[in-house]
Amino acid sequence: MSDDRRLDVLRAIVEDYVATQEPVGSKSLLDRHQLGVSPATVRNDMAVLEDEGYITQPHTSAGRIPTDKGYRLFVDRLSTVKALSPAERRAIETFLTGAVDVDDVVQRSVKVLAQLTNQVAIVQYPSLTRSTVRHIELVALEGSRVLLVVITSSGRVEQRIIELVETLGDDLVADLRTRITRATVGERLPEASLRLAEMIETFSANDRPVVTSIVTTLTQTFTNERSDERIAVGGTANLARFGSDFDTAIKPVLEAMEEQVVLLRLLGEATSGLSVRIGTETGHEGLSSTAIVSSAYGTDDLALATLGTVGPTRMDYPGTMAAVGAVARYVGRTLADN
Amino acid sequence: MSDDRRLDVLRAIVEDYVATQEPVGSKSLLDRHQLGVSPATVRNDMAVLEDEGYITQPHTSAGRIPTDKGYRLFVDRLSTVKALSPAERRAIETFLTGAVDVDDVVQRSVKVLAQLTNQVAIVQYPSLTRSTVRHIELVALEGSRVLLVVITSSGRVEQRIIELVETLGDDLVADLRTRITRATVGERLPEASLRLAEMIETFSANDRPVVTSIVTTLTQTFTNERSDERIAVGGTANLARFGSDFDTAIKPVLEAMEEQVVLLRLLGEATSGLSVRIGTETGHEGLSSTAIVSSAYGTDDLALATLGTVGPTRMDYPGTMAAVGAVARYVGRTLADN
DNA sequence: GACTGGCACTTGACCGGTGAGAGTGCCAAA
DNA sequence: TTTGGCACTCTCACCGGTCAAGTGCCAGTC
Repeated sequence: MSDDRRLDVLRAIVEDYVATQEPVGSKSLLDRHQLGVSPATVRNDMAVLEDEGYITQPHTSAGRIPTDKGYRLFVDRLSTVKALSPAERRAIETFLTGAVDVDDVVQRSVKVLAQLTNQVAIVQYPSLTRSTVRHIELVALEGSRVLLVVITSSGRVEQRIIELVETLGDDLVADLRTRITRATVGERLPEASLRLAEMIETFSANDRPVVTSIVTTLTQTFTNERSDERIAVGGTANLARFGSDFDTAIKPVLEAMEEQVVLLRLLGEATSGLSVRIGTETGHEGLSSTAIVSSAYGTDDLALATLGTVGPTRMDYPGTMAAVGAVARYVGRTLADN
Repeated sequence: MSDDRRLDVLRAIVEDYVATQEPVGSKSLLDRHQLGVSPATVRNDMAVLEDEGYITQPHTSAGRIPTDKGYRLFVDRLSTVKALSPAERRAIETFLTGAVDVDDVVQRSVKVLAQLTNQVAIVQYPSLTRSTVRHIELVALEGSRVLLVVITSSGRVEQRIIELVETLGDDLVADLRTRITRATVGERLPEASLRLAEMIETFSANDRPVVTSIVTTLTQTFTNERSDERIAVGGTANLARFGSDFDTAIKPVLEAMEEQVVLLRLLGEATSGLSVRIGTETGHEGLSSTAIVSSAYGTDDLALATLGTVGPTRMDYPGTMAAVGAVARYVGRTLADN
């Protein structure tokens, strides 16, 4: 028995099922694919594939549909990489080049990704903790207030206003500014926090309370979990493709989309390269008929964050993977450019 | 014939229909409300109400359901204001007081509003154009770059980095800072733009190109439509309540939620006080079985922006209106405090 | 004049039976 | 190893009957 043909059958089943959303039988499969064998042969192959757990039948006498394991094999070995059309590439490019700041880049990415894939798109904002400090500014405002501004390598700007117990002298502000700049610029944010902590020692006991409170605020900003976990979601109208039963198919996904913590776990670690998680592989019950295609994006060799799509397991994997990969590349490039 | 009783019947129909989601007949209505009359009398009243267009029947022999006109009358004249429970008040308060900045306030408001109403919540970010300038900072960065920071009365901080053609002298930066501050602080953003334009004339022809490019960027920031139109949406999982038919009931709403322009129109003008738009009153086809409860929020007598909820026309109007109003008040207060 | 009880009528929901269609598994033959 | 044939299974759409809910109308009562 030819192993190759059986894999061809599995590929045909996945493709047909994705296209038609209906269980595919031996005969209708041959209508769409020339395998050069008879329906009976295909049936035998199907029986084997079912034994091995790649496909299953909803009820005794219906066609077959792929299992998670079947999709997994398809993604790993059977799908051919689908190149994006020039029109799609151009769409991504024109969409992203108009962006004015990081927020805008993220929001436009979500939109273009949702449109390209017809799925729900998720884009994580560039991680703060993975960025380096590009510039730090320290400005005395009216009274005893001080404005702190941090600009990171990914172009993100964070600012805080703090109220000090006493008014700062101009010379101390200038001194602080240069010392803080020297200690932090070019460092990753977590390291910058350490440098700052060390720096406190170098000030006179007199100034130390004020310096400490400024440093504390900066450190908070550097390790700000809240903004490190920001996420944009788009294309929720595409949830229609998940199925018709709201409670079992759509609601769990909507609920997951509302929980940042869950979303972050779903996007997964920002490893380089494309990641596909199918059904139970998502590790989230309620998303058992859902697949997630995600990819890290970043500048050069530094992964800044992750983006991806959430769709039904019966999705066009090659197309989705191509789109996610392409958008990730373009976003990384756009952020590096600014 | 007593007009009062007929209104009582309408109120009972609305309340029952909202509670049960099922057409209400004369008998089952009397099971839940003591009107002191017989079913036949109620039937007569119902016939009149139907003639007048306040209720309708899905098919010849089913109970009645309110029409948009019926809900409108209910909202205008029949509903009694429902006070929030102390627990609900406390929930709002504790939720909002933890907020660290404007972004956080908005995001927490969306969440609490969605939870209180079990509907989709929308919160518009405080409008830039309605705020006044609280502080402007101008900082020379490395090379010929300049950082502009604007802090508005609503606590929002906007920043821009611009690349000038030539490096600025320290004295010019200081001069610019004081003059810009004098011209703009305390002004509404649109007026501040005008003051800035006038100010350009007062500089020497030599400095004018640099000043112009800085002023241009500031003006752009002041009248930044993109950030003036920012909106946060939450509680989409509550779409379950809209009905079971995805394509007609849920998809149009999801699509509207994705289009900021549509959302802004739906929230409506930030007039003070509560606004309720029912069915076709939303002016958006696809939302014909949807009602929007919105309210402006702001500091003192200045409306900053709008927030509200989107839900099915068969919603608990008194409860929703109470929640929207309360959240709007708390958000306004929170923003004023910071 | 307003309200009530009774009655005939309408209609969608529910239920069980039936037939068509699609698909399968298995077997004997090529 | 592949193929054609055949019996079998299961779902789904359809149909008719029954049921419950609700209505409109009418004659009678307070």
